Amino acid sequence: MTTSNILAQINRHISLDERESLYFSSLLIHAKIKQGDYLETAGVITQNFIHVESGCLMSYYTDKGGDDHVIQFSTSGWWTGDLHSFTKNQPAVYSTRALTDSSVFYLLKSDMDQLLERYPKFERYFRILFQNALITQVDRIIHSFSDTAEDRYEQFQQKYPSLQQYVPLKCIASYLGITPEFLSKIRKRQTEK
Amino acid sequence: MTTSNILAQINRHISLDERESLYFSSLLIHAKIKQGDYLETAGVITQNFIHVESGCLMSYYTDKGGDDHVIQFSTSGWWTGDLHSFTKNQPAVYSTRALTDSSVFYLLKSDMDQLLERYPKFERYFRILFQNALITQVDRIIHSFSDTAEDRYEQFQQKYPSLQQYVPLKCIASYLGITPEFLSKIRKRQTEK
DNA sequence: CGTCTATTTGAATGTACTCAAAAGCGGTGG
DNA sequence: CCACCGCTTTTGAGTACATTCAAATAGACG
Repeated sequence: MTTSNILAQINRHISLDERESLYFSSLLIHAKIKQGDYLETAGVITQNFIHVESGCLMSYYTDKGGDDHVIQFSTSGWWTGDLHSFTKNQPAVYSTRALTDSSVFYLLKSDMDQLLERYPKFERYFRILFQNALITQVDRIIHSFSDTAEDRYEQFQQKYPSLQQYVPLKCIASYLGITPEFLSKIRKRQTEK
Repeated sequence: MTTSNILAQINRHISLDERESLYFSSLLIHAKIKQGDYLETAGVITQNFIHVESGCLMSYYTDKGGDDHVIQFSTSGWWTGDLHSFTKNQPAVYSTRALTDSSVFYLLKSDMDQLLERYPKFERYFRILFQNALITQVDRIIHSFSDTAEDRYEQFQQKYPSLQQYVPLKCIASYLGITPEFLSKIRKRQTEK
């Protein structure tokens, strides 16, 4: 366990001095997560913003009909968590669990608030982080409207080739917004080409 | 034309003193836009982040097949623009035009960069802005996957009741990710209830 | 008043879903 | 090492939600 990766990532956007790095590191709570374990649960208020050091997490939402919808896969270097719950102290609408054994850092909301008060420089880092995440999500909306399921699957394969090794097909289907049966048929068609 | 609305909005998240308010106001470029006019065009690099003072704008994306997909409607108090283009100096993938006569402020990228250098306090404002926008977009993805078109239309009506007065049906259909014909049929069903 | 565009309506079609069953795959215990 | 269990993936048939295309109607604007 080391905070050097996350610090390096932050330093790509803002430059931290020794004091700032140490303070930030002191706020991070490290945890090892076993495959299948929950990091946050729908219905419960989330106090944590989660940074993945290694492994792979999945955030998903369960609708009224009981069907799951994967919102995001998070691998090394990504932040995740139910931002709505975290930001507004509302019960989470989605759950996050580990697809593989993982190593993560938690940043408590109260600590993040203090961090931003004490070193406003971090506002910039999170501004850039959210700005980029927003761009990504808008892009996803665009593609979910204008592309067929088959196109989206091919883009997914290109974008996240490594994920396919350990993410079950049904989770990928859910991420793409289709049923596992239908994704299976898409794959069959692909191999026939 | 006055910057008081936008300043009031910013002051809900950070408190600006006289000097900061004046400097920020000095960067804003005001423009009156006629219905149908373009504020930015797909293919062109966007230099502006756009704040709507009054009226209504629409941002949309044209896919390879030539079909338009509305990404966002922006009314008074909203920021809009192709963030990807603005942030990374890439050609815009979407266009923005006025659905009604509108009044807007442009904030140039170079001015925004300077603003953030000079008064880092604004980082906080934009961090919160993007964080909230991100929450909204993720929410939209969730609903577009788990709800039927009819449900999404009803939610749209509840959320943006005023938009229906001046937004053409075909634009609403596009925003919901369905064809105008199908939305027309949904509305027929609604009135039959 | 005529033209142009937006909306409605209907019929045929397609993409993706549901339900059901079979096949594959990984782990566990005998 | 094999047999069995549970879970994932595949396959197929029937269905539903939404689309396409075409035509009729309604609205907006000069």
